[in-house]
Amino acid sequence: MSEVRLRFAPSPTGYLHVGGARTALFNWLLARKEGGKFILRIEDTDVARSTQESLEAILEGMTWLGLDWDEGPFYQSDNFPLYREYVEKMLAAGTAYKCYCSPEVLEKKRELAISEGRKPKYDGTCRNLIEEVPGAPFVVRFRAPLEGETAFDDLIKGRISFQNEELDDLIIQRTDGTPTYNFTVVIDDATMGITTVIRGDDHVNNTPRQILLYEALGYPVPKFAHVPMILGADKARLSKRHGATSVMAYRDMGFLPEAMVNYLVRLGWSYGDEEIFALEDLIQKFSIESVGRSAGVFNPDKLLWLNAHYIKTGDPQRLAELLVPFLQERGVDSSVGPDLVEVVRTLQERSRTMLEMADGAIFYYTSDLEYDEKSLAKFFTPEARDLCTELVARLKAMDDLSHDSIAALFDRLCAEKAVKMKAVAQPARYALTGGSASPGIYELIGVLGRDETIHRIQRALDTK
RNA sequence: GGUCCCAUCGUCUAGCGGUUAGGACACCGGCCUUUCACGUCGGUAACAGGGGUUCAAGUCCCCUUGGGAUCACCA
Repeated sequence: MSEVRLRFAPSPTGYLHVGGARTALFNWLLARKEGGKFILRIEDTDVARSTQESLEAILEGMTWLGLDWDEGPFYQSDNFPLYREYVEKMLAAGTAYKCYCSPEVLEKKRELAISEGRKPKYDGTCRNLIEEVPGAPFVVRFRAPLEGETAFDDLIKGRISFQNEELDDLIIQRTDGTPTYNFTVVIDDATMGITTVIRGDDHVNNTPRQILLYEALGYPVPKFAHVPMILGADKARLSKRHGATSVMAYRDMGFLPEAMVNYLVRLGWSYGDEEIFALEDLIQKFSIESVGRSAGVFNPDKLLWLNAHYIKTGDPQRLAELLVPFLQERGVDSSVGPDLVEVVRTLQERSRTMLEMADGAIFYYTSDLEYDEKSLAKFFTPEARDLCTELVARLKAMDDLSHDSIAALFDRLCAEKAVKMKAVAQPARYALTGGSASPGIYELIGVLGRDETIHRIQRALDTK
């Protein structure tokens, strides 16, 4: 069995956040690169905190990013009989034992140990009980080795080792009979044949316990790769107070999935001096070994820059489709008025997000713009009025609205009136858009069409 | 506090014993220009500190300092 098998195993207790998305991405990339399998497993053993909404949000996030899975989603909640079976096996083999210590007693001992400056680890009270206590509530603990060393070669961080005496006999089954995390991951990763575990580095401390479990169970130990955390600008772990952490929130703010993927992969990974990577590129170029070992700060500015890049170079047709919902939110109906694809073309290089693009597109679909007195006075000087009147007259006599002929019209007008381009372009822009910043004047006229252009300029001229 | 991890411009990073320490975002200028942008050219800016090893250290080793993670019948 040489096929690599990777997995992403979120617990459905919240949306898909950028950190989770990145580890999912790394897993997906390695699976695709190696021609292996990418498996999705839902860690919902904490029934109380798991929700259907979270599950759907996670799947939606992954789908949006383009991270498709080959197997699953599998649910740990479906595996309770399996876990139970393994607990029984370990009990029978003596690699696990029943512990009757109550949580209260344990807590007291823990406090005492801390106050005396000792390690708060399980003292092994029940480790060598000869007889069972019938009817008494119990948890099942793993009988971990007392001495020796457990080490592994992390694909990202290198060799990491722990003294076994630092580890204690972790609980694998609770009083209520449900299994615990460190146990279920091992059972699942082992039975699913996971060959490489890529996860957040908040799990490194769990790794030696899990390795011991693999060994006790007689399963091969997978490779591990612990990816560093994502931090906020203040170097603290990224959280809501740093702004949006949900990947879907970024979609709603007008980000493109390819920008998100590109940003996420470059946070902690690099390929020479390259910055722009399509998903297809990444499959070829990605390698887990070149992921950095230190935590990285999430930089919204760079994400924005990448998003602008993908908007600029994106297919106008696709962008137009993505733009529609943003327009609708603003009460704009793009089915009447200028062709949305043409509108998009004029906005691509001046929008960093789809949201900005939507804002920039509103005027195209507002035939009767508001012209306020102040701006009118500023742009529509007597000279400007003359020029605009002349512009309207010439436009009326024109059929060809190509960029070149509009440019020629303006050139002639400026030459004959001996004025600068600015003298006519600015008032016309104001009349056409209701503002002073917009796409080029020729593009504007081309997209709006002759009649609408004349309508708007005339209307501005008539307003007073 | 114990254990574990981390450390190059403000940020993401390249560097894998010999470099004017490179690129990108952001920032600051110039150019382009009908506005806003795009683009383009240029600039400011970093090896946390201290010891070693070596002819030579950002690169290897140790210590210090500073960050972070984790120490549950949560995952």
